[in-house]
Amino acid sequence: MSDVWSRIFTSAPTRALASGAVLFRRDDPIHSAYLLLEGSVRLERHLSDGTRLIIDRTVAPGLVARASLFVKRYHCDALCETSCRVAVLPRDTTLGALGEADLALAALADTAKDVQALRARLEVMRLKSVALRLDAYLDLHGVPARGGWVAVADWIGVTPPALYRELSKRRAAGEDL
Amino acid sequence: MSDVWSRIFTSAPTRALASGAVLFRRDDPIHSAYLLLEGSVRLERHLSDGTRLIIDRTVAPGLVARASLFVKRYHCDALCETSCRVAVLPRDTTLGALGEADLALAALADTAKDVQALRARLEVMRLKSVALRLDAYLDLHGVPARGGWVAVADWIGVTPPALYRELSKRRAAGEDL
DNA sequence: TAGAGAACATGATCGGGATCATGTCCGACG
DNA sequence: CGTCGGACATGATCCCGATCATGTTCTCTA
Repeated sequence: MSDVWSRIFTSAPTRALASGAVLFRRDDPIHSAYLLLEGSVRLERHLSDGTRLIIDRTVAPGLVARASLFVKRYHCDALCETSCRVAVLPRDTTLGALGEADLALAALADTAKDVQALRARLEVMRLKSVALRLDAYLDLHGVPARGGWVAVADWIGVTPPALYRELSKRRAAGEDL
Repeated sequence: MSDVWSRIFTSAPTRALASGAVLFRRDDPIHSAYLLLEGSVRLERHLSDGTRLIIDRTVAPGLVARASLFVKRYHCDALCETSCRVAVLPRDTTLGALGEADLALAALADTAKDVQALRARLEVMRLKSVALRLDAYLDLHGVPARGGWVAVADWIGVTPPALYRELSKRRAAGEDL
């Protein structure tokens, strides 16, 4: 895949991190950009009452906290959910590479697609019933491959049992799913 | 605000549209880019069963269907929810303007921030209770201005009554909201 | 080929939020 | 100044989906 970030991070040094390791903390000044090569990273904030609010999850391959390229300090903590491998590059080097207009445009195209997908998913999550959400999912993505229903349940924001009930209802009605 | 799109669309011709007007339809080839100056536009798809799935809403000022800059055909319909004013520019002209690396970078920064905000909201919507979602909202945005609670209810994906109940519970517990 | 683990599937119970109804308060506007 | 609409607020009811429990099937691996 001709991914922008992997092109930019070619020959960047990599670092291995254990599950639970901290990549950066809120309010740290931002010096580096991290391309996640393996594993998954959770971005979270600590709420006043001690609980934590998950802001985002990055799964490989992907740039961790993409928006951090454009601000001075992190606005959340980053923790490895699994053991991870990241490629590390100075922030300014990364931004410099985006001085190439075609790279910047490619990054913009990727990011615009992300926005589109996220907005669509948000609208799906606003639907009130499992049935409507499933309709929406099927319209956007079609019937998943074998073993994919639990991922669908997660995507539409319901529990697997709720989804299975809806599926069996539809199968009883003759649909093939 | 030194917004990228308004800079690019300076001196672009504008068009007025009535509420309900169609800006484009799914599968139309994409020739133009539309900067929404006033009003709001709904992006939707028709599902097989006749119902419509809302994919996105653009409110002024904003580029309508930003991702459409990078694909050949629209993947949804665009309808004016209110009377609207849009600035219209050929797609290639718009992309050409983004050949300026600093404009492309600014657009990327905006879009990356959008992604960040959308992901955060998605995570909030995945929380199971009004209480947790309200906590998350308050951490991210703080207490809203007068007249702002119904917008909060919408943002966190619950009905106003549900939010008011949670609010009164907290006020009874001594919090000032 | 036997066992483990994950997806698939379905039942029972319970609670929280949607929904509908109703009412107050305040600010905008003629 | 009056009234009109929208935010604020709260009560009652109902239903859907979370949750917990239990069991089956499939596939991967030892």
